Amino acid sequence: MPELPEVETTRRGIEPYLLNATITSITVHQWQLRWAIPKSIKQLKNQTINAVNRRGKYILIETDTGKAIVHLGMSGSLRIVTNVNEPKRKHDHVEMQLSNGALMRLHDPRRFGCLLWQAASEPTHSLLDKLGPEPLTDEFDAGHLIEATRKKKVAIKNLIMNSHIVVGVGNIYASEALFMAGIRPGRAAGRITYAECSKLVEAIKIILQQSIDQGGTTLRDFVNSDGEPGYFKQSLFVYGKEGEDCQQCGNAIKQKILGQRSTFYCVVCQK
DNA sequence: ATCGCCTCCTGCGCGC
DNA sequence: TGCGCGCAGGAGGCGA
Repeated sequence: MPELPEVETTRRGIEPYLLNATITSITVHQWQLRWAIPKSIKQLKNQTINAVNRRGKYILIETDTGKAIVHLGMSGSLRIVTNVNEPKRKHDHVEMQLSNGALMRLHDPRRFGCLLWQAASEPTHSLLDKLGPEPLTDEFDAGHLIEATRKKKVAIKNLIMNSHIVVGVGNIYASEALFMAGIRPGRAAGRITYAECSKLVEAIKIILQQSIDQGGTTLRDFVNSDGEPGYFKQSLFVYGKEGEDCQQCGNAIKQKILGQRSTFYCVVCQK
């Protein structure tokens, strides 16, 4: 489910409860996520959390001895519970009790997410070391995108969703950014001009930032660490709007499948 | 190397 | 009301 804005919303929500807190216990109810949770996750016990970072769609819970790497997949969420009587729900797979009384629960019905442990002595985890730049930093610019697209036949939408090129752009924001930039999602990446790359980079930054500002997008089940939805859905121009009038030109929004994912665009506004 | 297809899993909304 | 079907915010891995 979550793309970068939803993950960042989650990170910001849990950070105040986790920072400088000690993990007094960790309970795993379901070990089998996308990959099995390693037994070494138990090393989190009695560790104090120094930082709660994000890299792409991964949340990194950092301690002196190592870090927990959390990915929420399609349906995951992290909830903070302060009422000790709040019952565990179905699909609450992992619970972390904190020294300040808060309890964090990893909830993930589809179990496409993961929880991994990387000891401080180990090299950067292979999931993290090949990731492209963060979209909201200066490292992600038109020069980076033009270089990544040259001679590529893959559709531009698939390319910007590839985390080795740039992290954090998922299926909603890929369609939205391409609409804002006026580029058809199915165009071969190699045929995108420098000026278009420049527009697309700007569009990605603007849309992701706006969505973060509104707490992310809730289509059906995304909730932040307080259990509240995000409000960016009302700002979407094309995602999930096939057959509706384009807000810019009035023509009907089209839907097609690209890379096995639903894609939405306006044939008039996007060339 | 690059690309496209498959897969993991549960839940929900739709049409019949 | 019940069932079967298709689809869903991801992305690694595999075979062509």
